[in-house]
Amino acid sequence: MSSVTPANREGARPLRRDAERNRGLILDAARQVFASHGLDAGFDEIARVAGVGVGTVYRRFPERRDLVEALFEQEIDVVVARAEEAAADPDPWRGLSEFLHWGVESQAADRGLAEVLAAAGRGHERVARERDRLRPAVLSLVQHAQRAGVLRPDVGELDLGLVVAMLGRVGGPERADLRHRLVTVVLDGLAVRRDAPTPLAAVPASEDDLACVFEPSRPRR
Amino acid sequence: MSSVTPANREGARPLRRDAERNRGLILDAARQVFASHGLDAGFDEIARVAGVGVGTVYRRFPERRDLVEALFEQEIDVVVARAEEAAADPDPWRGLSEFLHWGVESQAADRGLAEVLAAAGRGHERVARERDRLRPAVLSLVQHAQRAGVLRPDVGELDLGLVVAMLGRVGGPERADLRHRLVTVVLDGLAVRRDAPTPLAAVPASEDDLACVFEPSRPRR
DNA sequence: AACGAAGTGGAACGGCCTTTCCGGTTCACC
DNA sequence: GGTGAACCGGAAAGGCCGTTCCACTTCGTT
Repeated sequence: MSSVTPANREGARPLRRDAERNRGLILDAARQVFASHGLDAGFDEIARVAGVGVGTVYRRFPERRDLVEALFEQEIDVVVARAEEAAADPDPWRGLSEFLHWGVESQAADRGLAEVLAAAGRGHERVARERDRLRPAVLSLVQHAQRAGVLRPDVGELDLGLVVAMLGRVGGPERADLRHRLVTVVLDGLAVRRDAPTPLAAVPASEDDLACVFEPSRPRR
Repeated sequence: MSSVTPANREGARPLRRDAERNRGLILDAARQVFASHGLDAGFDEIARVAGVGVGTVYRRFPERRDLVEALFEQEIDVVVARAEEAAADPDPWRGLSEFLHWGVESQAADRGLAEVLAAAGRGHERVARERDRLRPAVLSLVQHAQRAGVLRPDVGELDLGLVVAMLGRVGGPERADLRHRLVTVVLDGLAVRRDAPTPLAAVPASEDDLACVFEPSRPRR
């Protein structure tokens, strides 16, 4: 079980060195492009960023799904780790609220990640399986906080996921100020009881107000 | 200033009767199609539903914007009325929470409305002007609740709009159960103080869990 | 260094959606 | 009822984007 067997996994022969390098370039490009344009980004944009031809992208990842899954597999680890870390915090409420803030910001910064986490399922069984690795971690986070009596007992780990997804879609990448306010309000709503609201930071004089706080980079129609 | 002047407004002559009727049919169709497919819906779909040719839609509304604006002008009135009604409620908290629930559901039921309210601005100056009619009404709602000491004093009317928009995007039209839970949590977060959480209705055994709770009717990719 | 297999780029193809255009029809007015 | 202007439908043109394909290049091997 070593050395030069030509098949490394499932009978597939290893990629030639240049192909392997291109695969990496494509994944890096896709991460970047998906993050800013979402999962619908064109393959030619990815190819352009990667510095390869479109054909190369299609040969390596014949379906969009293949690319999404390969990327997601890398990214989900970070999220799981973060959730476990939060669950291990000696102060369960701090763990919870830090995870919430972090989760919201990472989804806001990466449209692709947000879309995979929210729309996963439907056909992407591999993605669904990966995503489910997140569930026990979040569940543990929720239970710790509930046992400590700080988190309302009638919310579940799915509610928490929903809340993160929801908040992560507020504003563009640059409107962390808006999201931060709303996260604070939601956390106040998740608490078992409190005597006064957690103070909100002021919104720095936004001229355009409510306009364009969702889907800020849509093509004009 | 009466009778037969050929120009009724801004020098435009009145439409022929059949044209006027078609205009109405198109608006009705557009309302319906925008509600389910969002503002990106194709003009031919609208034409099909209206029972007219595509050409007719284009002649009456040369730009998509014209159609959106004409529709929005009709719909915003309802929202404004509802906000004023809520502000006039003798129980300010009840007014606020009923408005929140209603606003969230109406946006969830009408993707087009949600998109106009959120993305308005950019170029649609007519839409922006209409939308601003909503502001004083919501402001009054907020102030009543704050003067009564039930709504936290550090949120503004823009926060409220943001919250409605955000919650309205959770789940498909059929997942009012999920939205209802989250609205309750957010309301608990908006309250000045409370001793115990408002109880949440249980989520009716959702098998698919978190999957597909956002953008539930996207084209498969 | 020479050969064959694997890999590459990007032009070309095809489907989809938006927009235009025009022969025929309907309406309003005389 | 006749006339002309306004209006209509839907076919066709045009543009955009995802996908395929193949002549050429690169790599690994002998």
